[in-house]
Amino acid sequence: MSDPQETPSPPASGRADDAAAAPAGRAVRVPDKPALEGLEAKWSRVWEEQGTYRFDRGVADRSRVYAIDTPPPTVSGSLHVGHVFSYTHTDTVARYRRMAGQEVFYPMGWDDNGLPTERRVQNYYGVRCDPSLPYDPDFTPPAKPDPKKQVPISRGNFIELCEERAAQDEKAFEDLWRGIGLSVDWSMTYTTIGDASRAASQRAFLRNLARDEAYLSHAPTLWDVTFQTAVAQAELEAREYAGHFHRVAFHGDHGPVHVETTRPELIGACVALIAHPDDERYQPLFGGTVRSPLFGVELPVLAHHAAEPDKGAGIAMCCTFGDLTDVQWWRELQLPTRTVIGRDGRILRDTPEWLAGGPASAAYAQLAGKTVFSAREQSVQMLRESGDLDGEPTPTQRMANFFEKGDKPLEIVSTRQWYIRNGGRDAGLRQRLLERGGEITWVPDYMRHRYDNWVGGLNGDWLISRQRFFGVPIPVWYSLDGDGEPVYDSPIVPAEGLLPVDPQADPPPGYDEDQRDKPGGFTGDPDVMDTWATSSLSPQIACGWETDPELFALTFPMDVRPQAHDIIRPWLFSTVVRAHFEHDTVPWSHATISGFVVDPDRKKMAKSKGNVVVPDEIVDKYGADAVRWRAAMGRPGVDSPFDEKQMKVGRRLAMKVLNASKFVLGLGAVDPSPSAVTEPVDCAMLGGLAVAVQQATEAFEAYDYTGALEVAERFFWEFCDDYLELVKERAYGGRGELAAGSANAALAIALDVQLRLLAPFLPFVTEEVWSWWRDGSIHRQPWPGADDLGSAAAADAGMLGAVSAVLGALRGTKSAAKVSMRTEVTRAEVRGPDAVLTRARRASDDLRAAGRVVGELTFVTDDGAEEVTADVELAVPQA
RNA sequence: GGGCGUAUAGCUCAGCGGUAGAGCACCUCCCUUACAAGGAGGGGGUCGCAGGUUCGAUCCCUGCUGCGCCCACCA
Repeated sequence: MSDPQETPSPPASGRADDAAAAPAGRAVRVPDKPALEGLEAKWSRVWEEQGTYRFDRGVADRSRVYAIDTPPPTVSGSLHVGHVFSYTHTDTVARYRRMAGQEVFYPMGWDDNGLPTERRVQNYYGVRCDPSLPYDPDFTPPAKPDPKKQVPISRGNFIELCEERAAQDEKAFEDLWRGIGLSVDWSMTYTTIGDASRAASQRAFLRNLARDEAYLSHAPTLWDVTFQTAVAQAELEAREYAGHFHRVAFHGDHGPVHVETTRPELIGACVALIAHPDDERYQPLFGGTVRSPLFGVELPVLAHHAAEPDKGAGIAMCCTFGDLTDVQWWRELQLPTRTVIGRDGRILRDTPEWLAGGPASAAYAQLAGKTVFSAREQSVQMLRESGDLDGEPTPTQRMANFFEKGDKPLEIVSTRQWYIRNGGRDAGLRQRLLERGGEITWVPDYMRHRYDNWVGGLNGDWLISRQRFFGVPIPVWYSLDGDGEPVYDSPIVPAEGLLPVDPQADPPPGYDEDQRDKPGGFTGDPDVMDTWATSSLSPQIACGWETDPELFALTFPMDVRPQAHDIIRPWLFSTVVRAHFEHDTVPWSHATISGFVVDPDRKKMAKSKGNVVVPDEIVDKYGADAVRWRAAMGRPGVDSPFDEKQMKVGRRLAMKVLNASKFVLGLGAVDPSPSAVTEPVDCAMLGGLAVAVQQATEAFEAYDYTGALEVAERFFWEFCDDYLELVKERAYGGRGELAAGSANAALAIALDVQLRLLAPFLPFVTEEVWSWWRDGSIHRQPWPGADDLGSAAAADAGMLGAVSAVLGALRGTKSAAKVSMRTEVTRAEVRGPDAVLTRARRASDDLRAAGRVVGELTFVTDDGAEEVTADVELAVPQA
């Protein structure tokens, strides 16, 4: 963990002398043709070898540490440029903090736990998990997977394939992250299915259980029939779903009562008709009964305020369960449970007892075993025949709840599930969790509304159990009574020291394996936990909770949680819940929220839409620094459309850094000594740089990496376009040694400081240039400050602008005359406001050289003029 | 329906009380020994609409409209 670095990098602070020291006698090696190609491979290897980004836990105290709760990407998914952008955002901040003297704790996790990996394995290998099969030690996956004929394999074999696939995916992800220069400490990676995560996840769960923050409950549950698992509120997605309204007659003593339903297949599950208590139309029916069509079941007509008079016919068919309103009615009106849909999404094969016998039974027989879809068609057919369908079904679009990864609407079934309290049923807890959100600094600030909105709208506790295989097992067993029935109200739990456990493989304490599933013995809880139940503990897992107290004390609570805005509800909130219960704190002080990269039509990138941009190709084509530049131009929280052309701009900047550096060092400007800077224009340039440093620092402190980049970049271009041109001749020695020395010192300082300003954004090219003339990694140098610039920092920064304005005027005359910038000027009269000319006059020798003014150069003050203009005579006549 | 954000040059975006800015794209010119994936210069906008506050509004307030996202919505 704390292995010594082979080639020690300079510590992040206390070595200010290192940057300012003249590298006397050091060989400066500048390539003839500097290039961006190959820098990623070259430097990522060196950084790994030298442990440049290794976390040093030798730091004295928590305040020196900057701890990042890096989002563990889902390795079964594919990375697109959006991921690259948001991870780059965090990396720029990490690099700034490291240079600013903090010891950065920057681990990486891989989320390989859960349903996404299962699905990937099923498709990749053409297999499916059948828990009833025994483990086959010699199993090899099909050579040619056939997605339509998945081979059933045991739970053990299935999990092995999941682990194998995940390990390969993780390798590919790591390669990409290294390729774009994330300054992650790769010795601190974790996976959400690994032993440490499983133990942490189970430990946290058991502590929740011991404090009654987790509980088991048999209740109506949102259920995905495809995956055959329960799903949580945070995993819901409302989607448009096409259906039909069917006007169906129930039979009362005084004639038919019509309801409108989109789900006629649920008539057999109907337990009551319900209308609003104030609805005039149904007053006479309240308290009476009606008989259902097809089945003739006697049903009460009840009043409830949740019934909406203007929806459908104003009277609803309450089934157990058609939707969440039905659940509310079932609960509040204490209605019976009449389930007709099974967990496989089909109508139950056995006739339910309330439909047994007579015509009801015969009708039911026509539906039994059918899918919801065909049972609906069959029901319509039967209603038509019985004359209970009034008119034809009318098409409708409505919103239905889907599991975000599923493609069939969710059903509601009664099941036994594990929950963690989250304030959904407890106003006091909800309020406390809202307050926790207030303790976090949000970047951008308005993202806190999403948190408040979500927490305020919770309507139930967090359902964490999943009827799946590849996940962290719920670490409990149940004893079996004499009839072999599980005793659910007193689960058997393992000691923490035994974690992680697998109740399907390990017997509980006090039992032997041969007592499994025998009366008087035990049974293991068959479920696993939701992925978020583990990833909500990413701070605890990364920081070594209960396993590495020293590390935990240095890093927890962490400094920042970077993530995208789409997972505020499942991930950010659940992480707050876990830390609140376990540690009575927020898990981090800051949450930085990235926007998405969207396609040119501003649609979210999704594999299914075919608009995903694969990052590897872009990185190969333009280089990592160029892609990082573009990423950093996207501000926190703001979605930005992908436009490949913008990569060129970043690439141009990276190239410019190479070329300008080559030029400066080629002049022999390698000694950054502030005391040698004497010329006014040199001081002015450094004065301007001091302002830029100050602004970039303030921007970074506010997590405004974009602002920091803009400041550094703007200065750099002006430095290249104007200052370099102005001092070229002087630096060559055209006006004597002292004047050249001033230029050279200023150039060396400016290069040194600007490389460091740009290092968080362009880590490869800045490291490359640094290696030409300096020792150690630039990424372990101190962030630039006033000390680097000496007294020049107090210089008149506006002077360079004035000089540039005059130079621009001289260039303008040549451009208008359509002659080369090389053309000599035999006479020039510059006209402009006094404030500008007074400053420019102090650099007239540099101006003459840069503008190639060989004759007279005069300045004419004209305070009425808004701009600087020049009147010139050119040596070469117009073409 | 509720919440949040947003509306500035053809495009992507800064600015946010005092006569409109950048990059890209476009036009013109320049192979000047750091750089042609370059350099220099230039054209282009009643700052969504309507009110209000102010000496003065792109900027503050109110309303409206468009767009995006989050939440709610299965009778």
